[in-house]
Amino acid sequence: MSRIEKPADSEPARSPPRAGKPTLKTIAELTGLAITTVSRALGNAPQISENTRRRVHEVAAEIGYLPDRAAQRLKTGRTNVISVLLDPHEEILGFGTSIMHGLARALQATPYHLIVTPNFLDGSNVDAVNYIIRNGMADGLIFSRTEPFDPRVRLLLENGFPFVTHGRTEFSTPHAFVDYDNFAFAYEAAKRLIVKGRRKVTIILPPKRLTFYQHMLHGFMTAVREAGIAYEIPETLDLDSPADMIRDYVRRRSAEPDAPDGFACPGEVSALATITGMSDQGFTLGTEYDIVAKQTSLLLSQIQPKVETIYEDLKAAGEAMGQLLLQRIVGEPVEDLTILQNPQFSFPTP
Amino acid sequence: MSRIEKPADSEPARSPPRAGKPTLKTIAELTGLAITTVSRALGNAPQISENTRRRVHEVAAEIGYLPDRAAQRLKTGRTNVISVLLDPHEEILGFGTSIMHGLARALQATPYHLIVTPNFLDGSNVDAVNYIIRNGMADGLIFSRTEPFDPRVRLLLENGFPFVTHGRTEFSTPHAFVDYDNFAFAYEAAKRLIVKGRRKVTIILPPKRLTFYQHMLHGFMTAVREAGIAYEIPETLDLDSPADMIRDYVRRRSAEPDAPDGFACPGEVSALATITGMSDQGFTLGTEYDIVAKQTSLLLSQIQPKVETIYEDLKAAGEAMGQLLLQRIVGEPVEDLTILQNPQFSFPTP
DNA sequence: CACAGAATTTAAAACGTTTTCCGTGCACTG
DNA sequence: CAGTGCACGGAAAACGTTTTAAATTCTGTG
Repeated sequence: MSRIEKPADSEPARSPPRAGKPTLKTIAELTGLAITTVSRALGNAPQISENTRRRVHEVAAEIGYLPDRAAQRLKTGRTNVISVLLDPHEEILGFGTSIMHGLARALQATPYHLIVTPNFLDGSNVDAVNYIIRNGMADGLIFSRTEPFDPRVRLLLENGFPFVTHGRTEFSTPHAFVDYDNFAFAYEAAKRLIVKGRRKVTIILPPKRLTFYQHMLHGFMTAVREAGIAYEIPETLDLDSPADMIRDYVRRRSAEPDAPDGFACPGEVSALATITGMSDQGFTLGTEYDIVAKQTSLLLSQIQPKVETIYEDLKAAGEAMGQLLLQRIVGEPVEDLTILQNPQFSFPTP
Repeated sequence: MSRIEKPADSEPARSPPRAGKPTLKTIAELTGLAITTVSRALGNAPQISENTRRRVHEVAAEIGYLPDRAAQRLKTGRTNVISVLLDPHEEILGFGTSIMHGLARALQATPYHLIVTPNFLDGSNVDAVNYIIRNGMADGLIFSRTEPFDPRVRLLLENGFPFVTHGRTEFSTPHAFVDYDNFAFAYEAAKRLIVKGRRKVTIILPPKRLTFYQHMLHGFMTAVREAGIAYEIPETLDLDSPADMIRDYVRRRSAEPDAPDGFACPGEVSALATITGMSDQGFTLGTEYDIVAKQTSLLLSQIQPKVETIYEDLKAAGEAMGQLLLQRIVGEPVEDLTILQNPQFSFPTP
C-alpha cells in the first residue's frame, strides 16, 4: 500500500517486518478468549470445550493464522526441520533430487521443512552431522551411501539423534534405514545375462568402502556360481569412476582375448559408458553382447531399449525415508523402521 | 548424563532438550558482564570498548557459543533462510543439485541456511511463492525456468521481496537474475555445424512459454540466415519431451527425404536421444551427421567425444545466484545484480 | 441452597535474542 | 570544584509461543 518511507532501493526492499501478521493474540482479541485458551484450542488440548475449540479454529482459518515457527521453536526446542546431507557424488543424474522430491512428498502435510546441508565443502560429512546435533539444527537427519561402520551413524546413535539412512550398516545397534536390495539386483542381472546365453559376465561395483559393495558382489557371485559360468571383476574401476574411464576400460578390455560379453551395470552412467566403449569396438548391443542396468530415471530405457533395465525407485525411497523419520521422531521403536526395496521390473507411471 | 527418566524407546530418543547449551547468559556470567553487553560485543557494536569486545569473543569461542537461530529470528524478523523452488523438470541430470551445490558454496560462510521448497505437488509454483512471502518463511528466494511474464516474478516484485532468478523476464521493472547466454549458445552451435559442412541444420527448442525459447530461436536463426543454409524446426517436440519421443522423432525424420544432418541439442538427454535415433537408422556420428550439444555435466563428452559440446556451468550459476541474493537482501540496487554467463568452450576442472 | 469436585478458562513465566532508554563514571572545561 | 559531555555499560521490554499453576464457572448432591 503506502510505500513512501524509504527514498530509493538503497534499503532492503522488505515489507515492514511482519506487519499485521495474525498471532494468537489476534485470535484471542477476536474471540474474547485468553491467549492460553486459543493456543490450547488450536492444539486440540483435551480440556477445551468442543464449542470454543470449533470457534477458535474457525476464526483462525478465517484470518489465515499460521503459527510462528521461530516462536514455537524457541519455546519447545523442536525445530520442525529435517536435514538432508547432500553428497557430491549425488550430483549426477538427479539422484539427490529424486530422493528430495520423495522426501518432500512425505513431509507434505506436516509442519516439517526440508533443509539441505551439503557436505560442507571443506569438512567431512561427519562434521556436518556433529554441527547439527550439537546446535540442535534439526529434528532428524537423512543421508545416503552408508559404510559398514559409518562414522556418521555411530555419532548419531551415540547421541540418540533420530535419523534414517539410505543404505545399511553393520552396527549391532539397529537403526532406521531404507535400502534397495542390491543383492537381488546383482543376482537378477547376472541371471538374465546368463539366460540370454552370455559366456562371460562382469559387473562394475560400487566403491569398496560402501556397504552395498558387499551386497552387489554377493548377489553377482551367487548367480555366477549357481550357473558355473565364467566371470571377471574389474579391479581398477568402480561406479564413481568418471564415465570416460569406464568407457576406455571397456573398449580396451573388449579388444583383448576372452573378453566378457555380459555386463551388469548398477548405474545409468556406467551403462552408457559401456555401450559407447563397446560400440567403439564395433560390437552391437543385443546380439554380440548384453547389458542389464540399474535405472533410476526413465532415461536409459527410453533412449536405448535394447538395454535391459531393473528399476530403482528413488522417489519412493525418499518418501519412505521421510515417513520412517517422522515415526522415529515421535519415538516409534527402531526395529520396525527398516525397509528393503525390491528391484522393480516394471516402471511406475510418473 | 543421567538417562534414567524414560523407560524404553517408546519415547523420542532425544538428548534432554538443549541441555547446557551455552547462551548469552552463560557468557555474561563467565565474564561478569551484562547480557546486553555481551550481545553488543558479539555484534561488534561501536559503543563497546575494544577490551571487553575481545574478551567476550574469546570466551564465546572457548565455550563454543552459537546464537540461537529461533531467538534471533523471533526477535529480528529475519529468518536467515534462503528458499529454493525446485521444479519437477529439474529432476533429471542433476540440474537442481548442481545449482544447489553452487548456492551452498555461496552461503558457506554466512548465517544463511538453504531450504528447498519443491513445487508443492498440487498447487502451482506461485502458491509456494505466495506462502513464503505471506508467512515470512525466508529472506530470499531462488528459482529457475522463467517465463517472459513470470507470475512468480510479478508477485515478488509487487511485494518487494528479494529474489534471484535463473533466467530473464520481460518485465520493465528490472530484477536480479543469472542467465546463460542461450542466444550465443544456439548461434555458436549452428555456426559450428555449418563450418563442419552440414547441409541442413535443426534444433530442439525449449517449451515455447519459457523465456529462453526466444533466445535460442533467435541465436539459431541468426546463424542460419547469415550462412543462408537450410534448416528446420520440429514443431511437435521440445526439450521437456520424453527421451523416447525425441529418439523416435529423429529416427523417423532421418528416414524421410531432405532430413537434417546437423543437430543443435540444448541438453544432454536430447543429445543422447538424437544419437540413438540416428544410429538406429545406421547413420554414424561425425561423418554422416553432427551434433553440437549443451552440456551441464561432464557426462556427454566423457561418453561420446564425437559430440561437440558447449558447457554451461550450473554450479557457478548457483554460486552467482547466491551472491547476488545476498547483496539484494542487504539492499544493493537491483541494476547491478544481473549476470549473463558466457558459453564455455573448455571445461572446468572439478 | 451451600458446596465439593469436575470442567473450563486464565494469568504469568519462560525460551534466547535484540533494542530502547538510562545510568554510571570519567575527563574536561570554565 | 560545579557542570558538561562522552565513553561505556546495564535494566527491562519485547518478539509469539507453550506450559505451569491457579482461578473461575458449572454440575450435581446432600
